[in-house]
Amino acid sequence: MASSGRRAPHAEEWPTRERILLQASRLFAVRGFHGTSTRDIALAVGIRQPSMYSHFASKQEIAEELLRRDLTLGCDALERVAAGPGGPAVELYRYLLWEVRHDLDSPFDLRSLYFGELLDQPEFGEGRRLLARYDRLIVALLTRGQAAGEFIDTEVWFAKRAIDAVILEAIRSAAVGRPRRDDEPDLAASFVLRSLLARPSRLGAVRAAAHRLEG
Amino acid sequence: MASSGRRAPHAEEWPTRERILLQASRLFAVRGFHGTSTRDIALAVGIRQPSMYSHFASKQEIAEELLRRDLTLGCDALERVAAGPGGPAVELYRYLLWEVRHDLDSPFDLRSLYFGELLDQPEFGEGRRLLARYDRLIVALLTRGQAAGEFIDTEVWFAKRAIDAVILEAIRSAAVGRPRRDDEPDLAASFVLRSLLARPSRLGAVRAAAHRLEG
DNA sequence: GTCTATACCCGGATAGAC
DNA sequence: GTCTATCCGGGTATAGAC
Repeated sequence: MASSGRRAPHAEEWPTRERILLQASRLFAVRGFHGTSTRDIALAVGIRQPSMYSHFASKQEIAEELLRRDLTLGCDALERVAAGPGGPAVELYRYLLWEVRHDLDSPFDLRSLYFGELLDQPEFGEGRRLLARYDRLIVALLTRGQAAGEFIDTEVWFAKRAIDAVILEAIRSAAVGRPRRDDEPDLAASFVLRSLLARPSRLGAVRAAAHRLEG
Repeated sequence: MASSGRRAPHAEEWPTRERILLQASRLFAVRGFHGTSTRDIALAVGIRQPSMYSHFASKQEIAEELLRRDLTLGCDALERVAAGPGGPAVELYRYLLWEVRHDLDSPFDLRSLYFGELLDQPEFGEGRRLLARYDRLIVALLTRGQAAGEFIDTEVWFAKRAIDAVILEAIRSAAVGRPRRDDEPDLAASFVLRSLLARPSRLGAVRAAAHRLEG
């Protein structure tokens, strides 16, 4: 099961719209967007298929809402750490802590949003725009870090690949029923920073500063 | 474009069956398995939709053949390096060299096979069996490496996650139209071995031995 | 092996009563 | 907001001529 054991809006007290989003995210993750019918989702929610259209104008809008929520949260987190104290290294560490925690704690199964073909579909232009904004924020952070001399002078695409791989792995890992480890966010953030820091010996200080700020 | 610039069976001298597999792999990668119709594939191949059924009994069999070919190649490569000289570290380095080269050179777009929902479908039992065999070979290699003292005594799932992430990233990276670097297989293999070797200083020797054997 | 024609089903979406 | 009933397009697959 994808996200069993988390706080989850399956009980009846949750609004129908939220239960649709939750069940859709899980079905999309396992069967894919095109492999999931609106009847499948309705069945999982416990309503009839046409009742879905009281909450969403189309199946696509369900996926768009999932994308919008997740990418907005990610951008907000990036802007929040960028506005905080500490240099780019601390910002990146804080963001990765937040992101991996978010991937592990989200009641939604986020795999279909970033693993499948979803964002390649022409009709998901809004999702691609949001993702582009997110990419710009990451690249800006990396560029600032290089300008400040905190990060090694590697090509930005290489650093971004490492960050993407770590986040995608966190999303995958949240889906499999493996026992959770409390230090996964730290392992992930440290892994990225270790390969990016111009002086790797600063890792401990960066980590400590990030934890002081991020909790 | 997914795999432009590679040797590719698009010319008419290639058998229709091969052209179906090629175009299907590219369409599956962009639109997903369920999002790709047999009409789409036929159009890309340049035949009519029912003509597909002279070559494959169903759409599913196309994906099964793609999975079978790729996983068989991977298992064969793993068994080949395991039979060769050198310890587990050299075996793993050789295998990663081969795998990343394979991902970058394959005319097929392999993303749909391992990124999307394909292997979660109940009807792809054969693919899951092949993947399980592949997983066992990797785990066996890692376990031998730990027993021989060549690898750090970490949990095997952690090492396997790193290997999976690197291979998936190679598959993703083969699809985007980024300029290729000749040293990507080495970067990937070195990345994994650096985090796994009990004595990281051996990396250079391992790398040299792998290149002597693998070419 | 490829074509045309077609059967048949399933999925998304709408209409309108309650 | 949810239901029943229904429309319609598109998808897989088959039949049978060439």
